[in-house]
Formats: sequence, C-alpha cells, structure tokens
Amino acid sequence: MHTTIRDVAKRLHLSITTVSRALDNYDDVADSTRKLVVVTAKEMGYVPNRAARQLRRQRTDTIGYILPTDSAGTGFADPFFSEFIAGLSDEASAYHFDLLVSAAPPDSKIEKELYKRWVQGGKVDGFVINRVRLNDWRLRFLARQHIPHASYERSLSKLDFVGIEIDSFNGMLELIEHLVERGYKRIAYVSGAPNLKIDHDRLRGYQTGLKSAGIESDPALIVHGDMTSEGGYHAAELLFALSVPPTAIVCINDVTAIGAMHAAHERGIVVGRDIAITGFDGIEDAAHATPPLTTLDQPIYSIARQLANMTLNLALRKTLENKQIKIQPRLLIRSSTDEKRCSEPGKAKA
Amino acid sequence: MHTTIRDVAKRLHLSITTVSRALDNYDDVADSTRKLVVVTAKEMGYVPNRAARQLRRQRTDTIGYILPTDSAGTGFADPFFSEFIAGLSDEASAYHFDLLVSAAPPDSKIEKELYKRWVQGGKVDGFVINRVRLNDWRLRFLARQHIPHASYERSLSKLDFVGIEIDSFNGMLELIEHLVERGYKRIAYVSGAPNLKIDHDRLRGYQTGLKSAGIESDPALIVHGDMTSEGGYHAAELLFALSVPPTAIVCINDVTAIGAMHAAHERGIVVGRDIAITGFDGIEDAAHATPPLTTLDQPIYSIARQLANMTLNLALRKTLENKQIKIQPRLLIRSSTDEKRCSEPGKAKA
DNA sequence: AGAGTTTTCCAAAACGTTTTGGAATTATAC
DNA sequence: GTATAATTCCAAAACGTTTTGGAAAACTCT
Repeated sequence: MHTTIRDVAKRLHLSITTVSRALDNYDDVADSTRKLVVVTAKEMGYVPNRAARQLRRQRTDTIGYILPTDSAGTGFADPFFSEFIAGLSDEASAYHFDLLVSAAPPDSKIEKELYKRWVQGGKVDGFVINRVRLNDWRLRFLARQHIPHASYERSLSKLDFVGIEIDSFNGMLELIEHLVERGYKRIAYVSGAPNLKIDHDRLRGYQTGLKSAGIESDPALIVHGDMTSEGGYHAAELLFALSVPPTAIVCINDVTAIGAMHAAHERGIVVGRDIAITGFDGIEDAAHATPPLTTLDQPIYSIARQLANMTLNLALRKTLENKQIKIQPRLLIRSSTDEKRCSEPGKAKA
Repeated sequence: MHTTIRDVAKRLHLSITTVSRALDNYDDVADSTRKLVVVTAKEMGYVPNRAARQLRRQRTDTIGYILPTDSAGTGFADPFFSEFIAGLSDEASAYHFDLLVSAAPPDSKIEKELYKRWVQGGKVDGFVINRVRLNDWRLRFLARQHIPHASYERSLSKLDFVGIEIDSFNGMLELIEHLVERGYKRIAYVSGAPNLKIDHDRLRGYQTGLKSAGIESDPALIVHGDMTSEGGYHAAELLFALSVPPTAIVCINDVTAIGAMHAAHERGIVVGRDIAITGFDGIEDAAHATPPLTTLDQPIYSIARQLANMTLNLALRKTLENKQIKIQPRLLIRSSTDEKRCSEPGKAKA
C-alpha cells in the first residue's frame, strides 16, 4: 500500500521485529530506540496494514451489524437505525474497532449467506444483533460457532444470552394504565411482525394491561403492521373501518404511530381528543409530530453503544461486568393522549 | 480460522494452486477436477479468508462511508441516513463487496484520522461521501491519494468529480413558484450549515426564485438550522417571534420542516392555511406528517446505490458510463402548502 | 517417431504483519 | 575476572491466499 514497517526499519537500520515491538510498547526495546521509532514512523506516515495484521493476529478489530431491510429494499426509513448505527460506530471507534454493515431481509437466504460469509471468512470478530425473532437462527448459529455477539433482546429459549433487554411488558402496562386513566377504553394494538420478540412482549403487555383494567380484549382490535409508517397508516385504516372503531391505538413503534396519526387526520379524527395514539422508541420526530406523540422512550444511542461495547469486549476476551442488562422504557406523556373528550361508543359517558 | 484452502487441497491430493484456480474459474484446470473441487469445497464449508485474500490481492472488496454525526453523538435521527446506508450496502452486497461504516463530526480531527487510517491502512478500496462542504478537504485528500470515491454533490472548485448532483437550484425555483402561485409572499428559509453545498444551492435557488417573482428578499427571513427537527423547531420559533413573521417557511430538509411544523402548531398556527411549510428529501415521514408535507423528493435509496456502484466500479478499475449524474428533484405538492386563506400581513388582501 | 501444441497441474514466491526462540551485548554479583 | 542476570536486539517462521513461471503428460501433426 504505502509506507510499510519494512521501510521504517530500513530507514533506521533496525529489524522489522524491533520496529513492530517498539510500536506495540513491548518492554524489550530500549526507551531511546522506541522514541526514535515512534517519531520516525509518524513522520513517514506509517499506518499498519490491516489485512496483514488481521491475518497474523487472527483478529479483525471489526464488528458486524446487518440491517433488517425488507426485500423491496427501498422505503427503509426508520430513524431508529440511524441512531443505532451512530451508536455502534461511535463505540467501535472509541476502541479503534471498525463497524461492518450490510443489509438483508430477515430470515432470507441472503441473510444466512451474509452471516456465514462474515463468520467463516473471518471478516468480523463479533456481531451486534437486534430485531431478535422469537426463535432466532442467528443466535443459535453464532453461539454454536463461538462467535462473540450481543443482542438487543433474547430469543425465547436463550437464557444465557449476552445483551440488553427492554422491559416492554411493564412499559406497556404503564402505558395502558395511562390510557385508561385518561378515559380510553377501546384500545387497539398495531403489531410489527408476530415473530419478533419485542412484538411478543408488547402484545402480552397490552393484553395483560387490558385485563388488569377489567377491559375485555377484542381480537378485531389487534392488527398487523410492519414497523413502518406506511404499515401504520394501513393498519389504522383497517381499524377505522371497523363497525365499532377503537378510541385509542397503541403502536409497536413510533413510525407506525406516525402513520396511524396520518390516517386519523385524513378522516378528520382529531388525535388527542377523539382518539389517542401512542408509539414506542422515542425518536426525535415523535416529539415533533402533530400532536406530539406519547411514547415509551428508550435510549437508542446509548443502547447501541453498550451493545457494541459488549461484543468488542467479548472479542477481546475480557470479562464483562454485566452480561445481561435490563432497561426500563420511560413513559413520555404528550398530547397525543390528552384527556378523552368524547364518549366511548356503545357505552354510557364516563 | 476454519477450513482453509490447504485442507481442501489435502483432501483431494491436489496442490493449493489448483484448488485456488479451480475456484476462481481459471481455464487451466480440467473440468472434471474443477467440479470435484467446487463440490468438496462447498461440502467442507470452505470460505476464503478475507484478510489473506486482501493482503495478497492488495484489494479489500470493501467501501467506506462515514456518517456526519455531531459531536454530541446522540440525537442523530434522520431517516435519510437509514435509507442511504441501506442503499449503499445493498449495492455493495450485489457485488460481493462490504460496507465499512463509522461516524465522525464534520471537519473534526476524528474525521481526518478516520479517513487517513482507512486509506493508509488499506481498510477500504474506496469511499462514498455525502454532505459535501463547499470546500471539502475530503475530496482533495482522496483525489491526491488516488483513492476511488463518488460523492453526492461536488465541492465548489471540483469540476472533474465523480458522483451525483441534485439540481437543488431549479427545484427551489419551482418550489418558490408554487408557493407564490398559492398566494404566499413572505417566504422564509431555514438553512442547514452554511458551508454545505446543498445549502448553498438551495439558498441561491430560494433567492433567485424570490427575485423572479418580484419579491424583495428580507435577510431577517433567513435563519440557521442544523438539519435536525430540533433545529427546525428553534429556527421556526425565531421566525414566529419576528415583528412581521413569515407566511411560508422553506426548509433545507424534511426533518427540519417537521420541527418547524411543530413550532407552528404549538402557537396555534395552522399549517396549510395560515402558513405554508416545505421540506426537501421526500422521506416517508414527510408523507405522514400533519398535514402531509410538500417537499422536493429525491430518490435517496437509488442515489445511494448508484454512488456505491460508482465507487466500486472505480475500485475494480472498470470504466464508468457516466462519471457525473445530475438528477432533478420532484416537487410533491401536499397539503402543507394548500391555498393561502388569510391575507398577507402588511399587505392588501390579494 | 520426433517436434510442436495443448492441456493440466504445481512449487515457490509474494503480500505486511506479529511472534517465537534465541543471540549478542551490557550490567551485576561474587 | 569469571559467572550470572538483565537488557536489547533480530532471523525466521508463521497467517491463508493469489500469482508467476514453469514442468509433466497427453495430444496432434508430419
């Protein structure tokens, strides 16, 4: 490539061994020569060749992350991922690691080949995984291959996972309680994908929350989205078309909620008065939605940093202080769930 | 790592040369043995070690992209980048390339060191660059080092750049014309960063558009944002606090506009009636904003794919059909710029 | 049957590091 | 002044590929 360690060695009439060890702070090189080496190396613009180092060290100083795009590819526009990736790469950078990114539809052949290629080909030392599925082949695969990895959420069977969990269940309980308190009773749920761990948890929280409030759950009020605003829009349209439409819509994430709000506005339904709509994530756009969106906030950037930190510490064979971290989402009450003003349909006014 | 080419060779009593060449489809290996090799390699789960291949080939099959985060790190939530990165990695994948991602504040020391490290250390074969500054050291640096790169936008002096340009100027003309036609005259502009190429172009378009419409430009109506919804929110607050506030706000991008809409709503100003607000990008959330946002749409995903395609073709030393592509943004007229209903302040009713 | 040609294979040399296992040299102890 | 220990250096062997420059074997022609 450019200046190699050999060039530096030649210039100083030293062996490449010594140069290498000087730069790596070994203690079997005299202080005077170390200084000389360091200075000359910098002066000559020497940067170690990564491929060579990787090959020899059998380590890449790189962690991998694969985006869950849909097969269409386009329209993949959740700010969640911008923030998540920013977190991953900032943490990686801090440890002089790099972040390798690719995209593949969940559970697709492409996804499988990508993981395999990166693992077997030694492209990365470890993975960060999110959007975990209930029964996730990735977690099994990486565990079997002994590849360091940290995941956002565990899959159902894995008790010994390394990563972070968000307490979606209790968050949802709190959210439902809030809605009920504000006078909303006929509460719908817009899901992501049914095999997603977070969807599973949030749906369970939703159902349990209803039960605690003494509200009977109506299957017609549970509709499928796909975690995009487009999906949220269509899901909400389905709900509004019901003979007895809901008065509140709980969405799996913020962008879904933004889509649902759009559908409401289009029908002249005023969010925060006629209907309550809630999200999950706490992305910046949620605060600036019209009306601002009540949501369960999770610190995406910081979660991403912690996940990256876990994988790279695993990769460096250090011991982790905490293998499993559980975090609580924070309920941000905004005007999308203002006090209910109209009576519940089919019920006496409260 | 795992199965190496040597293992495969040993199993078949062939030399590693032959195995290597068989897998690479050289024509100096008999068809029968090639088949044998391919089958056995697959069966043994052989995946070539990337580091070794890189070292020997002096090529990484990897392109780099560095996210322009702010120094705070957090709150980096523009869906533009999710879509952009998805595009980059999909295109890279299609060519069996990988995408290396990191994040750094524009023009920071971190940014410089990152580029240098990746270039000198041979981590990547090329770069994709966006958010180009008027006088961008990255473009100069990469050109001087002869590193393949494609950029979204050129910097001021570069005439021979490789990449894509969006015709912000003419898009803005069209947008202003649209606003004027709808009855808006006192039109403000919320910028990104003044040294950004796109900001420069859009501001110029805005000013020229006003002039063509015979509207005198008022410096008080040009305020700075930072391309986030937070920034848009505050910029709009400044504008509303003016003694003669604007009746239309043109924003550098969609998330800025979403923030501005929030500020308007908070003051009870109805967007699409009392005030018009516009964005630029065409992100999904813009379509679902309240009201849906008039914007200049650009095909982010496809642009990203093309940019990736350009860099990797440069890296493969192929000739590009088109070194420079100019695309036109598409004006999407939505209800955030509905017909003006109130009179202009300080003017007779139109 | 010998000279060319073509086909099929391979040994060895890279690529730029890190690491192993000493070998000099110098200091320290008796 | 010798034996021992500490310090400072280095040659050579990896790491797993690709590529170079043939060589052997098998055909094809006269």
